Amino acid sequence: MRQSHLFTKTRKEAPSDETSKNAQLLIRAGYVYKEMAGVYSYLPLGLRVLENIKQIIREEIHREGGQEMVMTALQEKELWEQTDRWDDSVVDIWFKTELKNGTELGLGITHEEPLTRIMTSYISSYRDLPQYAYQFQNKFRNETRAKSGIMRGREFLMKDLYDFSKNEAEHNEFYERIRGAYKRIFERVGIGDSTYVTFASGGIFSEFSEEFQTVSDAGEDLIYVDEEKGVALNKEVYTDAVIEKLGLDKSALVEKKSIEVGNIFHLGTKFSEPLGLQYTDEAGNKVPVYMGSYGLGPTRLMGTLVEVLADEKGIVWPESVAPFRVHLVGLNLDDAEIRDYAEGIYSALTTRGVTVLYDDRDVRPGEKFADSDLIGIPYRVVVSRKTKSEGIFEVVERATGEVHSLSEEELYQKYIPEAEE
RNA sequence: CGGGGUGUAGCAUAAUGGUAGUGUACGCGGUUUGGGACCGUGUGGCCCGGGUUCGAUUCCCGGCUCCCCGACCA
Repeated sequence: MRQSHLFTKTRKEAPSDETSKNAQLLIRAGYVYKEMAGVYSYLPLGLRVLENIKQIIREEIHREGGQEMVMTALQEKELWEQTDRWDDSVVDIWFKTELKNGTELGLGITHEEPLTRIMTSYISSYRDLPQYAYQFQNKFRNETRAKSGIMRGREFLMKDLYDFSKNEAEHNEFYERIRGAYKRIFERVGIGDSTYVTFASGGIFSEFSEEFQTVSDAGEDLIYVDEEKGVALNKEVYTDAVIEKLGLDKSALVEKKSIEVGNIFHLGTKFSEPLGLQYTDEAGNKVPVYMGSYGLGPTRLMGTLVEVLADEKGIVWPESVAPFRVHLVGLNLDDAEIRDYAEGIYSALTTRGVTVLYDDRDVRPGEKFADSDLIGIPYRVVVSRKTKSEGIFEVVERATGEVHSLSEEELYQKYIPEAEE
């Protein structure tokens, strides 16, 4: 894409109403636009990152058999009353609205109820199980206090996956697979090393749930990490009894602030029983379906990547989620010969399948470099009178600052993305 | 929800009981061109409602907004 066509612009200064690093940088670089407290729009650059994150999640969930769908944001009161999750005294984060005729509706906070009801239409025999369904959808939660930029909003994107299993053992097997899928996801987006599977308080059907917590000072959670074993405990379950039960040594646990980037839950029959989701087993008995739920917020994950990986110059995206692979910075473009040359490189890279943001704007070099650092694309390729005359390409890696001088052939070979299997 | 702040141009800020200045961004002219250049010039602004006052952007009250601390957080 030509930068001259991009409708967003960078800003030198951070907005005064944002204190979190993720919001300041994402707004300055033109990835997001703040609509109101805790509500952000995703602009062209931001959407590209978000879609890359979603695609990674999709690939890993599909690998475990998940089927993608999309449910509605509008929710029916009667459905949620069946599980006693409608009343404000029970769930106080609903955004509620109504039809013209006065019928109350809510904007979805999560989707166990509607999906369970949907499944009652399709699951009736043990032959229909197990099933795994998920979606990416905006959730609405009327938080009393939005904070931390895009990491704790009132409207945010969530990937929510649910499993419908015959029994606890079958559910547990899927649960384990999803734990693995989540590890792969956090690995692929570049925060595998700083993300820990963390024991947290469970629900009705299990003593613990597990959270994926990424160590960061921007986090709202406190966890206790055993780095040797690669596991952690949330503060909410940090007691001597739990530590002993999990076979951990209190002296090895280090307190850290962290961001909850995902969680996985055992639901048991908490939803299937009240909503009547049951199946007939081999012996002809009616049995409630055994469930689990698995959440992961792509928008929060995007904010986390900025928090964890950015430096003093701006954002640093991992290659896997960056909006473009190469930032082609053209200098001396007022010289028609240089411009033709730069255009040639742009089209050569593009036709080879490399995603390129081509800075063809008529602004000074310093501004281009500063913007390039801020936007955070992994590889910057500079094309100028100088590089043309020398016949080389100057490639700067955003993450490390390393500079490489490559020939044209090396450039094409190095930056063609490896085919995904 | 409790407490504390905040609100001035697209953005960031200053001053002020007598209608507001700067930087940046934006328009125009010119000099520049490998790390946010410079000169000239122009456009553009006091959150909403009420009160006090001859006069309110400024003081007072209320509302709203946004931020922070805490509480809350499948």
